[in-house]
Amino acid sequence: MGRPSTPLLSVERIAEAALALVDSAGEFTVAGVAASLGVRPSSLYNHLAGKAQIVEAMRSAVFREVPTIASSPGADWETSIRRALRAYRDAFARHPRLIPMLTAQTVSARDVMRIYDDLARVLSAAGLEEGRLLDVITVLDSFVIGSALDLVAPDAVWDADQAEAPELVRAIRSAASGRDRADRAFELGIDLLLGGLGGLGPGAAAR
Amino acid sequence: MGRPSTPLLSVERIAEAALALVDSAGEFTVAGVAASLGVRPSSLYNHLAGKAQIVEAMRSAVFREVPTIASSPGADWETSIRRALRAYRDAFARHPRLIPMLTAQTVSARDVMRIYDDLARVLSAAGLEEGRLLDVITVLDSFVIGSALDLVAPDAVWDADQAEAPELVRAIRSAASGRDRADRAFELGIDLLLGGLGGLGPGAAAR
DNA sequence: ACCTGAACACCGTTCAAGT
DNA sequence: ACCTGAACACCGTTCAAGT
Repeated sequence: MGRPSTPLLSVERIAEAALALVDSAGEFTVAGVAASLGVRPSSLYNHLAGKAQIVEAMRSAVFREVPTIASSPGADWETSIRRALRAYRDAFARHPRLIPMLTAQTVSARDVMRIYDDLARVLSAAGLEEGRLLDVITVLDSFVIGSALDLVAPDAVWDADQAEAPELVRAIRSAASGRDRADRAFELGIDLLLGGLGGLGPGAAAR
Repeated sequence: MGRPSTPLLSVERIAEAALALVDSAGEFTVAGVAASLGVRPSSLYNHLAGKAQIVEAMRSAVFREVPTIASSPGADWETSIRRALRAYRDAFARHPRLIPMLTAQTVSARDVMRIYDDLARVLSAAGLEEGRLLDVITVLDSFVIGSALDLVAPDAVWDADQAEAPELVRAIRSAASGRDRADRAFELGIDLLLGGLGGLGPGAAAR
């Protein structure tokens, strides 16, 4: 049983297997990924250097297909940004259990840079001054990532009974729950941020 | 060497030791915590149920002393919220390496509920309608947590040379870096969010 | 009630051996 | 070049034994 005539593995195949485990079980082990690929753990090390790289491969897999909108036809900047942020968060949302693993490790993926660059293009074209571009992108990114993490927070967090927080409990009682709650909050956040941005530069150029 | 006349350990002491390890090394092991307390790993299990509970104990330790502002004297709601959000993020910022561990696990800490409740009080007093309270708190929370994670992202992420993202690279070149960058982005995000909130209800009551 | 020491199952990673 | 099998150091957790 030496090397097979045609390789059994590839980084993409490994990422896919790991992602399936994360989606179904909420975690993954090197041994688990190997088993689900019908291979021995040590085999994976012919394709990548370790567990951390498996996480990076999953990040790539998840963000590779996020559509880019900079070149989208004739939409105003606010619509474009809104679309981009939704697509970005949706990519996270498709694999909620993966999110904490992604935030635990530093981004080195080109696929994420692409998304940032996309935002930069639109904001810049809309007239936002260059000196503020990175700050605005950071704000939007922080909000999207925070919102993604909110997706994975179980309703338990918001489950009231926790006494000692009376005002909070009232708020929870009169609110949607689950995915609905998270979605509504996300849209509200975008509204607030983009509304504010309008007065900051892009508005001047694009309205 | 049976049980000591006065206990060597407590949940608080364990949390403190673990936090010191996280701050200095970026991670912790049960064995490491035990060693730094001059004790055997199995001893910790007399005080808590496992590694996850050590993380929760750290969360408590970090947020226990975040000041509450609902009762602060005469400030307008916007100043109060701003103060609260800064204090909340500062608590994270004091232990940057801990942040990913906190986001990987679900909140069950009363100490965090207290912070949410604090926000709820101020927003409610400012006239925000009850049905929107939770959404607004979620937005603010998501932004703070996302910004906290941004604190731990090394500058490498923003280190340009990564080609294929020309617009982004220009943005990075003309921006501050390090802690400064993160701080400025955080303040900008708060400006945008609170500005937007002004038109949403609280403004009506408090301006 | 609380610390110890031995034991357990499992983990990620390395590397010489095979084709 | 790529899979295997054995081996390694380390990990979190359990539990009977001690005081």
